Amino acid sequence: MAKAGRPRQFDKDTAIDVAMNTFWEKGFESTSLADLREVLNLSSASFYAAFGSKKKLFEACIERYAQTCGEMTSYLDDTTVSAREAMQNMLSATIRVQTSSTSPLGCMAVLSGQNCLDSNKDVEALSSRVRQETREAMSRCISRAVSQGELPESTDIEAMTMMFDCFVKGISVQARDRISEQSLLNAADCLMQCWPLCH
Amino acid sequence: MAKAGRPRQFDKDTAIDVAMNTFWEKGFESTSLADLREVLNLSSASFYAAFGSKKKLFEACIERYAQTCGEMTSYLDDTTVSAREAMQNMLSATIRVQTSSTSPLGCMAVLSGQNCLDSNKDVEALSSRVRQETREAMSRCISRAVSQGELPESTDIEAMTMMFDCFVKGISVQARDRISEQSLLNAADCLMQCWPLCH
DNA sequence: TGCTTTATGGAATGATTAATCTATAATCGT
DNA sequence: ACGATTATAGATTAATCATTCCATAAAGCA
Repeated sequence: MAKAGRPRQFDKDTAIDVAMNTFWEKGFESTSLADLREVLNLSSASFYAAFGSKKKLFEACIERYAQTCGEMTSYLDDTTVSAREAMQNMLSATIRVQTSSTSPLGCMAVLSGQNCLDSNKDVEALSSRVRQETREAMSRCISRAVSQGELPESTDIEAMTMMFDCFVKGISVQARDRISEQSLLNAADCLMQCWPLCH
Repeated sequence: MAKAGRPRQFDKDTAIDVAMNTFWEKGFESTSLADLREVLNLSSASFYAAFGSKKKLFEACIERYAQTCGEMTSYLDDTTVSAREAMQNMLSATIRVQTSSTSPLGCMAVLSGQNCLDSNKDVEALSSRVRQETREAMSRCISRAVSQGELPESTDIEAMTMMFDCFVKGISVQARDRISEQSLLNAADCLMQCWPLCH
């Protein structure tokens, strides 16, 4: 269905990827429209015609992030392995992404929507919702461990979920402090020894 | 030694406290000079005469934070209790401060220096240094546990330190997501069950 | 009473912000 | 070829940013 009109001279989908990395690295507020126009190589008019506003582009970017680099629910919901292995896999995947030299340090959902202006509180809310989805997947993973007998019935599922989630959220801060991947993996191994004990 | 000249009509020390809370809540970049002038009730001239610049005031504020609300090394270095109790005390104190309704949510050292402009990377570095000091105190606490026989010689001190530190840094993000104090305390209890196991 | 010193209120600065406007260019279906 | 539609480049806008300037006010000291 080729619509009428002059065709767009850039690929909107790859532009979202590029913008995602910029928001990821600098955060929403510190990414200016000049920054975006530079990395996307777009005029103001083209930018607004394609994306509507900076906020709407961020919305597309955080969604892209949640479905690609930040997508951790697939590890947690993977029932082909034990719940413990699922949790371990999620932890190492998270650490790998957040310390990778090929993308910004830390988690976009944790970092980019922090410290927004009052007029951009909805950006914070968007990021918060992505964080919540991962948290819920962690809860499902631990619930499964209990229901499948991997963890005792007496397990405090909520407490254990929050323990793992706190750890995961902290990785972003450590990554920004340039803590190494190996150091974080060792910490995760240490944490996993908690697995059969929280009840 | 009353110096000459018109006396300042506000108390610089309490002004730093007020500004600290503003930076803590909004972050460095999203706190404008108009914001600061409003909460401090100061003219531009008075502001710059007293503090030099926004960045220099932040420097004073983060230092104030590190010595008051964010001061956790005293718990970790408290040798009148066991290392385990010291760690527990630090965790509960951290959670109490970061979820308190009388101050901004989360940790100023974790949140306020995130996502700065390129021209303000030194602000990020200031915050990072405060985080590092707490991390070093955690390391001392766990080292003491090993040297005093509370933890086995085989303990991986670095890994265990990083595990606790990741958890602590994550509390800030959870607090901003309005996770309750009790929920975080339960998670900390769960984490403490790792104490004798990381080796 | 001056003279020096510091603080103050408020206007002004130039840079940067997100967003819009205008004119032109490139494609479609007819 | 022509009108409708959409994209483009670049100038423009109004608001906000951190900071500075200027005239005045309030203190100590001589």
